[in-house]
Amino acid sequence: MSLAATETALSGATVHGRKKIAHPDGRKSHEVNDTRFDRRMADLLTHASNIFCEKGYQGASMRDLSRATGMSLAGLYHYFESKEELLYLIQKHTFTTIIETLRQRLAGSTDPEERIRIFIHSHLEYSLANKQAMKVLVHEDDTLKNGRGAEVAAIKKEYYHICFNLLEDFRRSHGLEFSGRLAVLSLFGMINWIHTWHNPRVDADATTLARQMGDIFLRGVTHSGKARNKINKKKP
Amino acid sequence: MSLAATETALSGATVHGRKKIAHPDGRKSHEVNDTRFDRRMADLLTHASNIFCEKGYQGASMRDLSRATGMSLAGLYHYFESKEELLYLIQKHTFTTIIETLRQRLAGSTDPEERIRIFIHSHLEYSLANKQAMKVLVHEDDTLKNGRGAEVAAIKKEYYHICFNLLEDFRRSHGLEFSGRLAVLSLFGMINWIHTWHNPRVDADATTLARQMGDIFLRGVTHSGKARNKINKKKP
DNA sequence: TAAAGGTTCGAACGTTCGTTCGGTATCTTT
DNA sequence: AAAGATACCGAACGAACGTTCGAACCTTTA
Repeated sequence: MSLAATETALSGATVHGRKKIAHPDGRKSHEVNDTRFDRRMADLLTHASNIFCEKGYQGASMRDLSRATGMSLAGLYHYFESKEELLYLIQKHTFTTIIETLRQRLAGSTDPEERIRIFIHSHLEYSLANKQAMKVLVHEDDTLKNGRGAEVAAIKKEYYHICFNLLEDFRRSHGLEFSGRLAVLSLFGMINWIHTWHNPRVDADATTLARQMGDIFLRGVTHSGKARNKINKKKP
Repeated sequence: MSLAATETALSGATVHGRKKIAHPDGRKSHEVNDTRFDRRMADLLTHASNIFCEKGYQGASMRDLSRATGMSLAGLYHYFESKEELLYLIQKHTFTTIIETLRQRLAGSTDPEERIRIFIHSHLEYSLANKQAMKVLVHEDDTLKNGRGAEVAAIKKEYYHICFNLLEDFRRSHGLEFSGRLAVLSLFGMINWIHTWHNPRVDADATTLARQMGDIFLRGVTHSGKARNKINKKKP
């Protein structure tokens, strides 16, 4: 139900030529490999997220990660082939988890407005529960280059299109006129900006914020446009 | 009138112990010093903005700036005492210019809604005309530490409060109920996110975007809140 | 228990970094 | 033309960087 911090769930990717494979022997295996390697990997990725979040990708050093995890500098390279792959694994896992969870939740509703509210809530809940990973995703948006950069960009595009389609459904079902692209990007701005200001001691939780931002955004796109004196169409 | 790129206007700060001073001799002097030093300084800051924008502050090197400007590595330090001061000067100048221009434009109107639209338009126009400097301001938001960091943070806070007050005026004059803090930060998200997506070949210009975003945001805060069936109060 | 393979390490490699220093051109003022 | 200030540079410093290598340790398998 809740998108709590997935502290130990950062694992399972193809790393260093190593494949994600069901245990070849007869041992029990859950959906996700849970070998010593995988657990240590998840721990390293969590620490790396925190460090990248705090000092930025370029400002963080492998020595920082070595110090934080207690593992030697050389030992780290048993798990990643480079610092760049470290960032790639964090971004890919974060984005994939966000999309996967969103898809599950969207399956529970067919009402266009409610589905947009589900999107906002899901995004904010994940953002607040995984602040560091989320900041790394947003802040290092165009840090990765070439293959790995293209792969993460493709996932990002998929996320964009999910949101775009939600808005188009809403727009059609309410007979509205607004630019889908501008609406998506405005909404993304609102919900992705949160990591620059949210303070859990003074600001509301994800559910409250999602309702408030949903109100602002949905009312905004509903009544926006040239005409200033439109009536509300719903439940006349 | 227009906030065109201030390519040569990055100058005039206190640098390296050097003071901004009216010419001590009898020569003509404009508002801004225009010595050889100042002109070269402005050129260096412009190049530095572009480099910081492209590679990030940590990823950019003084050698990059040396290469881009044609000045030797050592020569650069005649203008800045450190790389950090370079970032400081860029951020301070950018923020100061934004606020100064905004203040001038706000003086031209007393209508609360129009003033918010002026704010949005002024911000977007500057953002699109000075993409690189703006990205450096947003992206390296918490890069500076200690004194210089606090100084830029204070300017940022001032900008926040200007917007906050605009929204409170609007809220009062229309008898609305919404959280000023959340509204400001949502609006900031919308307008600051633009540097991640705006493409001048496919997206509208600042004036159009300001109108569209203004519509979304203002309608949003006007009709948001628990009550869903409010009438429009303006011009009944 | 011994071999095998997965895991970790100290030490170093070559490179790049921000910054400094002593000195030389260039300009301005006398 | 001398003198002083300003502008600039080649060369180098020490520190930090990402990464590699061979050897050691530990766990699992035979």
